[in-house]
Amino acid sequence: MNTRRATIADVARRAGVAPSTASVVFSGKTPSSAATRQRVLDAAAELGYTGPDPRAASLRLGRSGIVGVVFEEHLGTAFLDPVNTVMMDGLADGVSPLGAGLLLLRDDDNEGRLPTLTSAPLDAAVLVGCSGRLRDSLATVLRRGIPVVVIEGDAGDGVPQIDLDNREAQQQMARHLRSLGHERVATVTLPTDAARLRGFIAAGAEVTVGVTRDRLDGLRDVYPDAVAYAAAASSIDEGLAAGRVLLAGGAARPTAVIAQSDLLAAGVIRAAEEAGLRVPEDLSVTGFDGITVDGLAPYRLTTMAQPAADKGRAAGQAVAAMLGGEAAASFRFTCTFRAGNTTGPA
Amino acid sequence: MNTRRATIADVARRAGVAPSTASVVFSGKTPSSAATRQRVLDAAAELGYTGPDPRAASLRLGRSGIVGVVFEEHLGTAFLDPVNTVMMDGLADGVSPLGAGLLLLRDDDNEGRLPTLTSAPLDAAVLVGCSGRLRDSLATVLRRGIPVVVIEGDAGDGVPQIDLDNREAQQQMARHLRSLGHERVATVTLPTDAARLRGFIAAGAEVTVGVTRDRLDGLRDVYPDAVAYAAAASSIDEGLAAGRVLLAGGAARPTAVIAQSDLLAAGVIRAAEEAGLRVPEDLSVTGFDGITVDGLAPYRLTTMAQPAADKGRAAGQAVAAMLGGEAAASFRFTCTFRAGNTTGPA
DNA sequence: TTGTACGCGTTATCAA
DNA sequence: TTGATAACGCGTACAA
Repeated sequence: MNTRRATIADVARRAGVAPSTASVVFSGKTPSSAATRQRVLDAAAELGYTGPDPRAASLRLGRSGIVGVVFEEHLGTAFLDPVNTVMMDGLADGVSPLGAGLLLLRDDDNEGRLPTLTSAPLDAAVLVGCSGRLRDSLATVLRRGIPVVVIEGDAGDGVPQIDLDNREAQQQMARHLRSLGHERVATVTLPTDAARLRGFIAAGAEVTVGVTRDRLDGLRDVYPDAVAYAAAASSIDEGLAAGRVLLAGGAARPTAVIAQSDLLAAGVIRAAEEAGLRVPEDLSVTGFDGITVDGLAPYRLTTMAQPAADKGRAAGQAVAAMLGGEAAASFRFTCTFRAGNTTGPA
Repeated sequence: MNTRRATIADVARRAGVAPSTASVVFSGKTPSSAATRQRVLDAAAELGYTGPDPRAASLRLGRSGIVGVVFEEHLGTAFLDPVNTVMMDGLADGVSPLGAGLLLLRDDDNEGRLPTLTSAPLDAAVLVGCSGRLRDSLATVLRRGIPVVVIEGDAGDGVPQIDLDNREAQQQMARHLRSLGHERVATVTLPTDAARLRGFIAAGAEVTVGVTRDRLDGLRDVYPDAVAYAAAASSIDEGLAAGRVLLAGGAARPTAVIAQSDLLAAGVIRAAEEAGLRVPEDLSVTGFDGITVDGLAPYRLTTMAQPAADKGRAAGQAVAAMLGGEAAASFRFTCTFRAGNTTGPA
């Protein structure tokens, strides 16, 4: 029982061929005679050799087959909203032609500053929701010279970005409500900055998260004076908390609430039910994303459906292109209005 | 503009030191004089060198800092239930002493059979929910001689497993209902096999998924004749569908429903509401997991809380131990009964 | 504290 | 179709 693992050289020696020949048998890059192949395979079996060591191969090839995905929140938070997991599925699809896997990176300010991001054998990186701390990650990756794509964030420079037409989409939704005759409209937004504080957004307040800002701007294009309340995360419970605040206004309460995500909208609907308001008769509620909100039936949200899986897939393809030496272009996806049963006349 | 990336040798040459010295400066494994360090760092900055290439380092060290996590479902499905994301967070914690990241692997039967699992530079692997197709993954990993830990699955052999006392826990919950006087009890189970078909589970039917089987057995220890209905996934909507079927029975309908997950329980509660039944006055409902079900308030599920994060952390620690050359033992966690407001007297 | 020499395991290139 | 050779970029004994 040898303690050392067999290498391709051992296999080659045992099979009586050159190491390069054995390598060719495993990679299949060059034709080899059936007899040779069999001899090599037999030798490998006898030695318990299961194929080239990926570490050595990746050094030689300059490719590890690993794409890093960096979120700026904890995994638990990031995956709370299905829109992110759907995007991840698309991303997994997008990179699969590369035979690549996805390495989950937490953007904590752990002890070592971004330890894995600097030390992981990445072929490329995808940053999700670039704002705040993620800018450090971006700098790190750019310095390493690794191809990087940013989803839903402003990366500046020549970094390909995969975006949505957030402002136009929210504008469209606001016009829908206007056409229904709504005058008093409030909105529940996604977090406005890294602090993720819950509360009303003052008129001139700065919103550093791009998605949140753009959707808010879209709403204000139509309703300049809409009241805005920021949630601390995208979840039903956060929507519920925000909804309670917004619907407590008595006579001045809004007749419609525009939520910046479907989960938030679901929470607002719960708040309405609590307050004895019927949706959509007494209150119209709109979402954003177009995901399936687990447990929301029989409501079907009126929402702006975003192509989340396509977004991920596009990011994957952009990564693949860059690794192929081509320049990848930024791409902006369009959301589509989807009527449900949660909006009605004022 | 040189096309080739700078290596540590280039940096050393420019700094006028030996490569090994430069290496030491970056790794910090051996003390070096401040002057030398500064010269090396300056040279690195001038050359745009950002530190050792992880690919080369991992070959040299025999470590890649990557732990593979293999699910048997699509990412979107796996992450639908928070219990899994919580577990992932724990796992991320558990492997962080290794400075390792988590590589997400889909266990699809894609064209290439498990391409990434065989070709990724993994230090270790964690299989989640070992049953059906995952057995192939297990064989693959074992053949590669990579340390592997199985969460919630039967791996046989000497593979460390991280489990729950599913049977005892469900038994305990069943006794809780019995002590409340319930006679007609039904259960909504997690998927029973790889096919994930929805429907009643016949008396002698085989249940191949261990978790599902064990919890069902625990229930039958107390209520041998309980009606069982299998859901196709762990979600509120699946629980709702199952609840509709189980509560349609008229006079023979159960007075209590034991769900095998909190999400399923939430769905059953919705079904009860639909049917005009009050929880817990007309129907008691119990869950399993002890997660926070987004949007379920004001209900607080009576449930068996499982230490999901600890499970992940333990798996991470087992992996770390095995990489340290120690043998890792299997571990079985215990669930704890948590009273909520969803159960009451029959 | 620094330098020399070597090997980690593989694969591309080129010649035979 | 096969074989010899030379990197890939780094870390670490060991000697100085």
